[in-house]
Amino acid sequence: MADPIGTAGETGPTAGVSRLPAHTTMAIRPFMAQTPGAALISLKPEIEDLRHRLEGKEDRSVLELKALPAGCADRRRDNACAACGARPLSVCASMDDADLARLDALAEHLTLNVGDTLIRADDPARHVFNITSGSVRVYRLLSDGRRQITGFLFAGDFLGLATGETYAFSAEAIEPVTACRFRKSEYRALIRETPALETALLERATHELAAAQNQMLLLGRKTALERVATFLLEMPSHDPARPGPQGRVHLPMTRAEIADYLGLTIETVSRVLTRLKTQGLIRLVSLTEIRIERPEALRAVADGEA
Amino acid sequence: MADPIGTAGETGPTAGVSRLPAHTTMAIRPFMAQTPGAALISLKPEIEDLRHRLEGKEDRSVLELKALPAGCADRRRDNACAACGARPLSVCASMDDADLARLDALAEHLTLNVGDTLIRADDPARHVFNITSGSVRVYRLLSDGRRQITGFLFAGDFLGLATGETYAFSAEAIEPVTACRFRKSEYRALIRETPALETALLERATHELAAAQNQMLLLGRKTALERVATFLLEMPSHDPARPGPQGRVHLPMTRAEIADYLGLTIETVSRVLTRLKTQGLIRLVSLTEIRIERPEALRAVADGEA
DNA sequence: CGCACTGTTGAGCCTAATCAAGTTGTGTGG
DNA sequence: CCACACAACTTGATTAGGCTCAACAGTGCG
Repeated sequence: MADPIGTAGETGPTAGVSRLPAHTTMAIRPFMAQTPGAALISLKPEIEDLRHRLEGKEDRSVLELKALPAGCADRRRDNACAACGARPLSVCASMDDADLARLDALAEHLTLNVGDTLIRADDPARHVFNITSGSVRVYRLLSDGRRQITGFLFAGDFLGLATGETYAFSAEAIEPVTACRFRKSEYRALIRETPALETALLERATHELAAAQNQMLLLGRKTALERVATFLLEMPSHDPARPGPQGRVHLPMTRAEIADYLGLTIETVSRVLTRLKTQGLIRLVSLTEIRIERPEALRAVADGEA
Repeated sequence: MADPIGTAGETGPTAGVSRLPAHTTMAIRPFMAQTPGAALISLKPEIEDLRHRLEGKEDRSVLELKALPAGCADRRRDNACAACGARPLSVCASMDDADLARLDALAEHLTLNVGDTLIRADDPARHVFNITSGSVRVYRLLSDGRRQITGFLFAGDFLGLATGETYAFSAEAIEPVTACRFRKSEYRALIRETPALETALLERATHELAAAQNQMLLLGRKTALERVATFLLEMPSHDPARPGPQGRVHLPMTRAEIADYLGLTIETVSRVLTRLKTQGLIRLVSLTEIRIERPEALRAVADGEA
């Protein structure tokens, strides 16, 4: 296991810290596209360097206009390259340039490889993190090694907001990750000075709570078949950087990680995937790529209507 | 099932709406006592009318001083009568009298009987609720009737904060409940005008997220024995109105509700309780009252160290 | 090409669910 | 105060879904 980088002022050997241009610090992704209008608006793939899009004021306002669903004037959202998936940029309606500049001044930028640790449970909680690209697993362990992955985080997600002396969970990169982090003390000052950020975080937190309730329903009451079906249907909307073609699900995590997320074993996950394939609901394009052939049927299975 | 009262401006036949004296609107309870210093400070039992304690400024500052753990200058907390458990009062360091008066002016006060519905899933989400006394179950259903209770709420807890057109969960009283509610639109205005409230809610939400992660670990990876043990240990800290004598757990909910909270069946819950009793870890004082005889041993079981 | 790792498939087992009685507790009315 | 009805709870017997253990098959890398 790699050294953690969130425990002290220094970085572990596997993580790099660097400064990026202004206005690339925060990647605030929208909530899952529950309401139709709130879907993520991706930049056109042919635009290579996304940063250029935001340097002129006029471009940003265009993005905002496009990304703004009716009645969501105060909502934050981001934009990521659908092709490369890397380094999404924040487009934050209520945060002005001064806000963004302040954020950037306080942020450290991190680069992590697969398996690197962002946060280790029980370490002193000194930082707040924001993922800017890649995917992260968040989990808790029992003393005998049983693991429950409580969530996968993607570009735009926050980590370590909870108050408390130590982290109650661990977080590791499952893909190459870029992130930025703030010292807790500076984060608190930031919150005080940037009400728009606090509003955004509260809205985010309440949505995550709703998602957590969904996951509790899954873990407490759904069968293995229903769990996997639910997972496949909800996975794409969790990863705004890779919306991908309709019905195509990219799984950056291993079977073991899926199992630990769904409260199952790898064998059961594998069997259920095979069963869904045999029934013609999905197709296993590759190990990390699944195609949903009959979304309605899969939805019926996921909701226990089979 | 009773009529829901959160769906329209009117109240159902089983719920009463009344106005209470100023400054009794919000009951903001502290987070679970994870850090030693953050424990709830109860008023001395001999004080009958708690409201008197808060009418003089000097009394309030005394309460604040007593309730304030080191390094938590901005934290909200409440105080409830340990004897009667009813109507806790808010003591909110960063909210002044004007804030509280504004809250009161906007709140409707509700009274609910056992089984009454506060919130019904899929109804339009028009209100935000705050429990001022009693206990509430929050749950989700699958179409075939399987139920997962995602949490029990007590005095001081908030409900319905998530944005969204409709509620994603149901909430019902499991004891006589008093609550107050705000229209969503007025709640949003309130948030804008009362930054202290937003800060309190964000802190609350992040703590609830941490608790939700704990529950996911329980539902996904713990055995029936571990689940029940964990539940018994965490129950008292969830109900600040009734800290009760040390090692005494009051269970206002039925076995069916415990089962639906722990992802088990009533039979399994019953069997496990019997087993814990046989092993001498707990004693069943009555159906709703359990005494923990060997807390350390129970903790070991809960953490999977048995 | 070989090795290590991840994933798939099979056989048997075990925990908790299901089905089925009983028992205790509670509230109501006589 | 007791008799009764009903709900909540407990206990027992049986079943089944998913886990464990085990073997094998892809996949990727040096």
